[in-house]
Amino acid sequence: MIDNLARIPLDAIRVFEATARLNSFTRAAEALGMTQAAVSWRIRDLEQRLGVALFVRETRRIALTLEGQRLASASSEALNLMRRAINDVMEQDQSVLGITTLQTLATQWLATRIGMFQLANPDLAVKIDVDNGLSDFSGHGTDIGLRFGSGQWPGLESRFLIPALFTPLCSPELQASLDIRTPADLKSAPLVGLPQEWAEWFARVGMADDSETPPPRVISENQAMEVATAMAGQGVALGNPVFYDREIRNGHLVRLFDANIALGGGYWLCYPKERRNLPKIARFRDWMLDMARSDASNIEACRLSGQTVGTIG
Amino acid sequence: MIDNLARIPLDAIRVFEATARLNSFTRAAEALGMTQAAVSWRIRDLEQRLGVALFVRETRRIALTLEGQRLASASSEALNLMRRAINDVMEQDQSVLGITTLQTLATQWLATRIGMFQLANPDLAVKIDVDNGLSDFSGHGTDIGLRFGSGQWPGLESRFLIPALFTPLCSPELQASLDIRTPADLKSAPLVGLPQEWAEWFARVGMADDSETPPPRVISENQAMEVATAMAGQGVALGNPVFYDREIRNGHLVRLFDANIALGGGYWLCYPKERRNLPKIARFRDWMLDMARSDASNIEACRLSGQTVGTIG
DNA sequence: GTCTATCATAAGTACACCTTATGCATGTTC
DNA sequence: GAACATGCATAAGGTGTACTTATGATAGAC
Repeated sequence: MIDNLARIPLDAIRVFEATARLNSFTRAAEALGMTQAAVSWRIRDLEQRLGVALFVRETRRIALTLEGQRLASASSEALNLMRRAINDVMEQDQSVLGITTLQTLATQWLATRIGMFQLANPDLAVKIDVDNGLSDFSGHGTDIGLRFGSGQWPGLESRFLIPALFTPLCSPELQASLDIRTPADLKSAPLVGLPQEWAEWFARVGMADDSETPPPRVISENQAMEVATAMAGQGVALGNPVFYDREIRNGHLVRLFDANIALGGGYWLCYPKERRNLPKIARFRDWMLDMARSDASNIEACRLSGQTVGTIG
Repeated sequence: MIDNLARIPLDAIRVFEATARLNSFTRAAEALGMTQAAVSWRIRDLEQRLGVALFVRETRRIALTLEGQRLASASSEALNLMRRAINDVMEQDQSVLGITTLQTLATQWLATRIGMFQLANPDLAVKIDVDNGLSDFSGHGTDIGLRFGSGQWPGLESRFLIPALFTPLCSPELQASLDIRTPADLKSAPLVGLPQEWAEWFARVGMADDSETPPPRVISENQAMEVATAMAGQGVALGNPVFYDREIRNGHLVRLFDANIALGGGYWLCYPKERRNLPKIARFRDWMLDMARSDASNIEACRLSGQTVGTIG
């Protein structure tokens, strides 16, 4: 007997099975994470390869043909068989995703977003390990690392998440009382943070640090603390606008200027190269890159919509 | 339970199943019509997606791991299920391939090659229908048409097979006795075929037809007859070198000049666009295009290796 | 009549998958 | 113990399939 199966792309069977089960191209597309057009295309292609119509297209609804019904039941049976076998064979603990992350990223970014991921992936437990050192991936249940740097780590595949930006932030009350409109106005404002960071910032906006920049009044141990201080009205701090997007949007923090001053490097998501396609890793990666992308466009939108006080450059 | 299957390309399962069954990357590659490298790549990719080794690689041999064994039996079961369902559902008569073809192509080209196809496809019966008219594809069990023309037929997908070339051919004895070395020598030779074809040929090689070209001595009803006449030593005929490749190679015919004079158009393989992926059609098409390709390179090699008597241009 | 939900189709695009080419290790032959 | 043969691994590069985006078409709901 001739092996017609050889000419049938098996991935089409998966699409067909979902479509038959949900009785809708649109819903199958949702379920499979693709577009309705793609499902429509795929089913038509399958039908042509078989030389048989699988669905009758009525407007706004489809119905399986007789052949479609027969194929559907076989497909679902075969897919379930495979599904069981694969779950059976796969690496243990596909149900727990281990993440090591930097403190900053954990509190300022991940904490507010990870809930979304867990809602969308109720079957995946997430174990977050805050660790500022460079943890290794061998054993230890670590699947994904969130790190700061250049993105170059041997043996690891790295995907860029968030740029290392900083920009002056303060409370709306402080902004109102000091009426800061240009970088020069900051010379007389209470500054929070490391002197060299402020010097860098002034230099980047074109103000040589020769003039009498007052030393920052408060120096904390990390960015989160500094910005908290600023939010409490104690001064102006340098912070990464990506991390404080929410506070800026709801008015708890004011972003004084629209310029994003970039440091070298950035925040990266990474994992061992050869584990790139493990389902749990791939799912988290895809989700997180989506989030980062939408952050990037948020920041851009925020800058362009003039929610800042002043403009530089 | 989390659907890990969603992240597994099902086509990889087919590759895995063949590899497990044949216990060799190389042989699986042969069976699947792909390269050993591709199989190796695919299996590695699958292993990475599963996070589990499926084979142990010893040098010059592989062995299934425990997980591999479990997956192999499930895969073969699932694939057999699908195979049966698809054969069940597919259009009837996937076992008979209907071809309509032109007389010339049938006798001069197809007849000597179709055996190869049937040897390679013992499960497919071939029904050849010689028909010089433009047969239609609706019903009638016609799957594939072999036609002459421009390749533009509405509703059909056409693949180019053989160019419409012609070149003077005669028997080796005639060549020896007449000692033909230049096109001019043909003016005194006995010609076979239609006068206007010869006029066209002389014009194409740069000899205006003003001079006293003798009228052809013999005019037959088709090219096959004319070339047969030439082969019998009765004269020089114009024939398509592709069709007489074998006779030229084994010395029954001499190709006088290496120039290929091309007419417009050529021979095409065609079928209804929407049936392009029907297994029987796809298999024949792929095979035939392969043959045509190797013909083309044969002709080229023949020209370049100086098996002709004279050179033009 | 307008609006909306669904599938169809066209055009453009990207990346997965394959090939080609080569390397490497080991077993085999003389 | 060379020289060769065989089978798998790996890198680099090309290509076509299978997507997306954008738009059209149809008919049922209101």
